[in-house]
Amino acid sequence: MSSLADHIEAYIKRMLRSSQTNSVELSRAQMADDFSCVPSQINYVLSTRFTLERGYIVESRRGGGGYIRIGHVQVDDSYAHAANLLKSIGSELDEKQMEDILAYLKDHHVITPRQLQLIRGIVQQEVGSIGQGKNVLRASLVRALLFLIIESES
Amino acid sequence: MSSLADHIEAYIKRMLRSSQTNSVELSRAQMADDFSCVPSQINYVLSTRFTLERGYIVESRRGGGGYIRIGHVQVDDSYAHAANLLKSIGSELDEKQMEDILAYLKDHHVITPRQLQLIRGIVQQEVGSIGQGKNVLRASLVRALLFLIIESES
DNA sequence: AGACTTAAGGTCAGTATTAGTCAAAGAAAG
DNA sequence: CTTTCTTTGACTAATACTGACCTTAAGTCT
Repeated sequence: MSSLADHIEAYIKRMLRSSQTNSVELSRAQMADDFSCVPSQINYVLSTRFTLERGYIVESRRGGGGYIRIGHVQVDDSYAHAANLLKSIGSELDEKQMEDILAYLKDHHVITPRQLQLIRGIVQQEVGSIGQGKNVLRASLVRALLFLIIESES
Repeated sequence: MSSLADHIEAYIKRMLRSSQTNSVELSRAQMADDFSCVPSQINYVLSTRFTLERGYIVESRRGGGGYIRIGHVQVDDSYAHAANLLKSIGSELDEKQMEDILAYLKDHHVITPRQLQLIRGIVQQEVGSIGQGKNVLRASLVRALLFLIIESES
């Protein structure tokens, strides 16, 4: 119970808390050196603990002056359960399931009626223009669009 | 964000912003001297960051009195133009094309840096979890997310 | 006008500097 | 003992930087 990965996770979260901007930039090689581990260990920590779903945005660049930047967004409580709902969307989503989710979010004032309409229109447009895998695309789109709305407003 | 190329990029963009005409003229050798680097470094920055896809026009002349002129395309109605840009996204979109579009929209203040980060993160997440048809999904997602942003703010 | 000189900028391939991926081995938990 | 989580390292990929060599334009001198 407190693996190296946990320590690295805690360290990054400490850095995030003490930053004004809710984001930190670090060097993978430097980090690996500090914790005496291989660089890919850092990727492991990032991919298991700093996911979008948990409110983290990880960006990186290779090459000279490369970096890994981690941003954090606090989702307030009213949106927390909405974010949870998103998690429950699987790899496929049919029309009825989508309507249920949108209706629920509208009723709970997470999205506005206009946003509901917009999402419906956009999804219809995109899904209509492909032959196969409509339900897979719909799942991705709904998750993406709702996530953008939720994250934008918190 | 600390490579030399980044600094040169930022410097040029500052110059562009403070110019009335949306274009600046500079001397390659002088620039290289100011930044203590080889002249071809300037070409590197220009060819990686000031491309036509991102809305920049670079002209130059060799020989005595040679120069490099960089212009930034300005459109009267940037939202209409953005909508147009979206329409131009075909059924597939690779990473580079996406980055060009996002950089263009950010530079023209259609999306905020934070929205850029979010879009990048969301697309990465969604595209990463499928095997085939990444470019097709990316096209749909980018179109959908940008459309939502543009429609929400107009 | 033509040849030579000087003053730019362009190209490209090679080197350096990061970070990412993936699968296999090892450790911990159930 | 099986499953899941962690750790490792060999290979890969992206980005930045440099320098040698090339091209073009303008001036200068017969």
